[in-house]
Amino acid sequence: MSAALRKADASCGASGRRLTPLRRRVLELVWGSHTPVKAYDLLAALGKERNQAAPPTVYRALDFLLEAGLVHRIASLNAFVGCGEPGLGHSGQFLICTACGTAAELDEPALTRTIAASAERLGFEVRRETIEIAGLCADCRRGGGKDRQ
Amino acid sequence: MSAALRKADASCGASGRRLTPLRRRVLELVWGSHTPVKAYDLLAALGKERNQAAPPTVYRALDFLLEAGLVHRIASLNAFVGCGEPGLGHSGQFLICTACGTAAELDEPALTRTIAASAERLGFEVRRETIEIAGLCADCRRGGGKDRQ
DNA sequence: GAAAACAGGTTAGATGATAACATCAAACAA
DNA sequence: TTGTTTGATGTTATCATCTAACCTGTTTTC
Repeated sequence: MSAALRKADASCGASGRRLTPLRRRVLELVWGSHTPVKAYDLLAALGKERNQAAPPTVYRALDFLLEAGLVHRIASLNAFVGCGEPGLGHSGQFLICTACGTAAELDEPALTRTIAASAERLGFEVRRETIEIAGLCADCRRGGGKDRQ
Repeated sequence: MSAALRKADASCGASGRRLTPLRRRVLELVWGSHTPVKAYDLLAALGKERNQAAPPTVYRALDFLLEAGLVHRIASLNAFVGCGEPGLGHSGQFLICTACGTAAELDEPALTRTIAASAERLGFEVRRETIEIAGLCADCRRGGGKDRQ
């Protein structure tokens, strides 16, 4: 993760953005979770480390990280995940397991292409795609894990 | 719309569900809007007609309508739209114009198939797909409409 | 060093959603 | 009919998510 952080730092610096200690800490917390994190969980975590942390603290950091392409927001969960490949275009495609809660980032050009084709046929100009597929991951199918829904 | 309502009513009756006046009214309000509606807008609208309306009133009606497949929820907007073809499977695919706010429902089997293929390759079992493409609709591209986001 | 731009603290509140319990009416069985 | 069950809604309260607005301090830039 520290290598990823250095890369993130460098990429911010290159575009004139600053990965401040606070933002960096929030990024670590997001990356440190194996499932999507809620803003208020981050808030609680920050509240223990620092003794000042109000919602805007977290949301501003998250906004920054979203803009920088370092994290993604999962709309159907109101939660955030670290971006798998920060450098690349943010696909915003996820497979979300309702049993274990993991959100696997997908990057399927075929999917993007299919969408682009549909959109074009209707004269629609795509800006951002939100693709969130809920279901059961391979592990949980095998394990017969309890569904969280 | 009244024809659509009769159909909705019939389809509810067939499955033992009841499209009560309240639920019917909420459905009308949702269908009556040309853009996705927020729960609290519905609440405000109801509050004017009846003089009793608290959040659960609206959310329960919406839950019912969602279950009945008469409306869809758009996660990225926290809003609701009427389902284009209630009888059919709910695709949950939308093209959302950030300029005029309209959400056009899409039903692209190709898209569903592409997703199914990706998921299968990873051993993932798809349960529900949330596909929300934001961008500019054909009209707004031509009109150079102001972007809302 | 002054001005501008940026980061973050702080307070407050808007918006979105649910829990828990009470009431009433429809459906149905005895 | 009467009583019971179920379902729909009312009601109160609260939790969860997110944002506005204003202030302070710290970089940057000129």
